[in-house]
Amino acid sequence: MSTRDELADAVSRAIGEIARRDGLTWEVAPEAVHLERPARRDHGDWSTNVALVTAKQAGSDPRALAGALAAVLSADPPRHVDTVEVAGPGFVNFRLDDGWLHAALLEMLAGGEEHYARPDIGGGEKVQVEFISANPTGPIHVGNGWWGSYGDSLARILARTGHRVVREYYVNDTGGQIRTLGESLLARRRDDDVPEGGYSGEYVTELAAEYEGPDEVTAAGRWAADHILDHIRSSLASVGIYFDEWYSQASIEESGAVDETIGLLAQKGLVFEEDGAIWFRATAEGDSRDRVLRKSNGDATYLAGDLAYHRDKLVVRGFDRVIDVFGADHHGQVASLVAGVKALGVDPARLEVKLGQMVSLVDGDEAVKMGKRAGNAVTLDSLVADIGPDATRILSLTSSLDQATTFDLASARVQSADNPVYYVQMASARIGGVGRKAAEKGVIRAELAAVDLALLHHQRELELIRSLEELPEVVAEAAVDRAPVRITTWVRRLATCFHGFYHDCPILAGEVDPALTQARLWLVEATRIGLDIGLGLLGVSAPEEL
RNA sequence: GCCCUCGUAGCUCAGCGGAUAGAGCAUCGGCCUCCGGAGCCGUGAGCGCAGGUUCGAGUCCUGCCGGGGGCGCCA
Repeated sequence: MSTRDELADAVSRAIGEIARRDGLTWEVAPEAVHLERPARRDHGDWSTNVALVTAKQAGSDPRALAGALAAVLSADPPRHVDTVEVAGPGFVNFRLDDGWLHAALLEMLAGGEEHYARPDIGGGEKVQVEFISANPTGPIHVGNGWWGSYGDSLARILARTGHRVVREYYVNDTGGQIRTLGESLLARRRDDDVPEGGYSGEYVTELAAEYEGPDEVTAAGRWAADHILDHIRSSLASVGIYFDEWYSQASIEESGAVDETIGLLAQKGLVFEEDGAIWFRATAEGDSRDRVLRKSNGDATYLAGDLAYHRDKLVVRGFDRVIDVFGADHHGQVASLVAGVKALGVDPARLEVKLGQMVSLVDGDEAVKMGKRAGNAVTLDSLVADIGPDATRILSLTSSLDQATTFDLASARVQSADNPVYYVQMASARIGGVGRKAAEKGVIRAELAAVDLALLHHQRELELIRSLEELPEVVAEAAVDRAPVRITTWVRRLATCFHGFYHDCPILAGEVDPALTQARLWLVEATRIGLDIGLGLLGVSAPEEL
């Protein structure tokens, strides 16, 4: 049991004891005891606000309750606890001896990459993360990669925290845009200009030169979409983004699932006909207006396909939870999608839509205009070519999905050495360097059981362990809040602690006591484990040398 | 007009309802006979405005102001 859990346990028991003694109705389960690491060290190593939060319930004053708690806990202090104090309006602060950090270090080394920081918060929940799903009508751009990094990292985080994860790309391989793509391709093959509203990018011309199929718009469009999709797949692979499923919209439509879905809605009396089209009475489920499902020309709308698709995910394939990652430019479709899901009898809480705020690009002082049809969007490929895959990933994961970001290409190019990825990877490389140096000097890391970790009491060493000790909670929070950025923040903090340690605490220098060298080598190993876990969740490599 | 979303330092961004809001860049200044100086240490400056909820609000609620996005029988 971790020190944190032991404290929560002790607090819960002390509360029970006080309640019995003083005749209070005061009861708090161990898991309800909120323990936090105070921002200021002089507030102790751990702190709980339980007296503040439950004062009303107990019918008493927070400071009095905190005082009683501190007295009981001081009389029989939990393991590693030196002092228990009341502070401020009613916090109970714990000051611990360094032993709790040595115990934590031992725990992470025992767990290793495989088991440390793998909290089971999903309980085997079957969750699908759908992300990117960019139309296969052109190369994917920086925004797709940005939100794609989020989706991919989120999937990694959920997989580590007890969820059964499927990552999916919904391929919009049908409808007008595919015809438009086909028209554009055929026009280029004839050396004509693309039609009004067509795709004029260079890649269309290149594909046209390869196309040997029939002069038929849909066939040409599908052929081009297939090739573009291959390209997208390899672009994403270059930044470590992978999918389990590439789900075809055309297959949904051809399977009859769209008609089936419309039929289900009709059974509930939520479908009507008007102006020759078939409509979904979305207003009945809270949408701001009704929506067309089947156009008067007989084609299904995007929404109809999307509803059939979500029914497939939530009902047919039976995911407990579906997380859709959309760009903010698609947020307009959320209300009708949610309305439709509700109308299909699915608990809307099982569908989470994460909206990625827009990424705008500047190049020095110049704004970069993005427009896919015009073919001048900045592609993910070009960004990766500029700054590399690791920098691309970590930069897209240093701000939260909710934060509209401005990304300066010039700055990323010129100041690439100041990029957080180098700072973090420098730590990784230094760890590799320690290993190489140790091998060179013939220093071998001893069995952990034979090493005295209590020799680690330098402030830098303790700070580093503190940082490592946070990882399980950071991973859990990142999962619960769907926030990979938490991992990025933590990894950078860890790197800072490591660089400080490395600077002030020689590991292999001649004057260092061999026993201390051993303890430090294990601390370095723990850092390597932490970095590997953290960077792994971000999809960033942890190189042993730069 | 309606809906969504965001406003934190000069710039780019962190910040689990907690106590004195943090990084990086940019500024200025220190530190290499020593495991990688792509590093370490120091330096100034900030929560758009107004209410509310709370023991406690950058964080939750309402309104306003400002930016972005969306309001198709496009996808």
